[in-house]
Amino acid sequence: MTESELAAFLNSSNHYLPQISIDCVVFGFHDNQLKILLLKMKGLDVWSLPGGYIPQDEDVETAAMGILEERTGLKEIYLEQFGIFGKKERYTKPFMESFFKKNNIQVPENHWTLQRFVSIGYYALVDFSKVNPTLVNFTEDFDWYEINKLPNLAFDHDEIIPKALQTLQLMLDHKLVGFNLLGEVFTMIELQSLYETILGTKLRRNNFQRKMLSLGILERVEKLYTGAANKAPYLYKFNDKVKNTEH
Amino acid sequence: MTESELAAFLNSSNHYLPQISIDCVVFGFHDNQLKILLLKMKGLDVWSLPGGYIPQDEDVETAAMGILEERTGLKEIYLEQFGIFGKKERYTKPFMESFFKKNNIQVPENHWTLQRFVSIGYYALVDFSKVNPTLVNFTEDFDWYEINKLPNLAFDHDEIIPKALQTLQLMLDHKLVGFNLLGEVFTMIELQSLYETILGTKLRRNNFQRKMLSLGILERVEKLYTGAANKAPYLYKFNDKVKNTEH
DNA sequence: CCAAAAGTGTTAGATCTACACCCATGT
DNA sequence: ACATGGGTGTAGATCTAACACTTTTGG
Repeated sequence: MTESELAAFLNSSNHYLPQISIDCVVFGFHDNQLKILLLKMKGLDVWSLPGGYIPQDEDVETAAMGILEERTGLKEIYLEQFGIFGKKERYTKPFMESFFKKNNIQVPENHWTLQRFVSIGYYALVDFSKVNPTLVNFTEDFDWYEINKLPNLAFDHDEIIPKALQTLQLMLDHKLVGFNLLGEVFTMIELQSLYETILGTKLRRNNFQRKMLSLGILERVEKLYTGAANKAPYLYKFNDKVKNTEH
Repeated sequence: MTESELAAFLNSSNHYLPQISIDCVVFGFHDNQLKILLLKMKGLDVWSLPGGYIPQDEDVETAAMGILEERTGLKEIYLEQFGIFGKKERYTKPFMESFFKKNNIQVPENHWTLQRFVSIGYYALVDFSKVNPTLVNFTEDFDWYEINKLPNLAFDHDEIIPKALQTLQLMLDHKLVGFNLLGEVFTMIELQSLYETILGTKLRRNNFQRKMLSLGILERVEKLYTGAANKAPYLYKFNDKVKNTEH
């Protein structure tokens, strides 16, 4: 972000809906672990969820998509609104002030970013392997964190994440949400451990496989030869029924 | 609302969060029908959901509670946030203008109520028999409407209501949400037809009863003698297990 | 041939479904 | 006595959980 872009942003109060922000919990699945994408702001020692503001001329959902696309490089991400965080004392002020100070940015006392903000929570499910996070704006670093090994978090983000996970767990029964987190093809074990990490429970290999196959949504592709001294697992992909379903 | 209260409200732009509103879908159950509380504004021929704005010094949820309490006279209502309605062209402007005109209220061209609004959707479950709706502000009339016999609705309220119902249907499996809609005691048939109307399906009397009783949450009270020439049904109430659960 | 992991069979138990039956109530 | 609607029993189907077994792979 250049000097002039920064200045434009700081003066852009009337470009965005005031006192509303968006926070996105981006779930990815890697190494049989459910992970969340977090960002670190320049000069601060806390991590935060990818978030942003809503342009006056954009739908809320479009804005959320935009934030994610900018951060992950992905289009057509699965998004779901799961909660709103609107406590009256919910200010990002201390955080923003210390950020401005560390980076020697001068802003007026009553700057628009220092007000009370109501945040709309979205969670996103992404194919980990396709994500190509970009460092935009004041972001200094990003990383994927395991859901139960989170670092020091900004604001109330430690409340937002559990609520997102809880909603995802609920949805897993109803919607066929899983495949947004996997690549084109995957083994049954991968699918199983995805379910296990989301739900936080162990499942039985044989019964899980039967259940999934009985849904009639999986299609066997070729086998996967890993070089291991054991039977090669089949690769599966979701079939057309699923792709055409609204999920 | 007196003249001075009206003036105060119209000038209260900095008292509320700008461009955010709340809409509440209030479900009640009466005559074996699932109903929604709707309001009619003075001079207009459309019905709308109870809604309002969020004071700067109130939590969002508190504001929603306040709106409901003012409208229904009930405290401690079950509330759940179910969606965000944030299309960029979501203005209440035409509605408000025609309302102001009909009531001979002068407001400036750029009045704060005429902007784009993002609405936060809450649904509420109330005990129909305890509701005592009050006509506040510019409300001329209120009525309970069956979910599938709705009148002409304002704005996008015809999108909001189905989303609320859909969420309620989902929740019915997971949370023990039903009893917020019933009185202290009720018959099994009442509970059953509540489930039937929410889910939109017919259930079997005997199996439903068994299932509910097996949950261990119901307590038999006395019988209900209606004077009908048949066996008197038991009345039930939810037991302490349920009351202490967060639902 | 063996170890390791994938895939399939099978059986007891639980749950769900549909039908039948019994019970209480006022006329 | 009987019509009406509430409450319970039960057999078959279906789903689930837990176990054992077979198959494939590379060393």
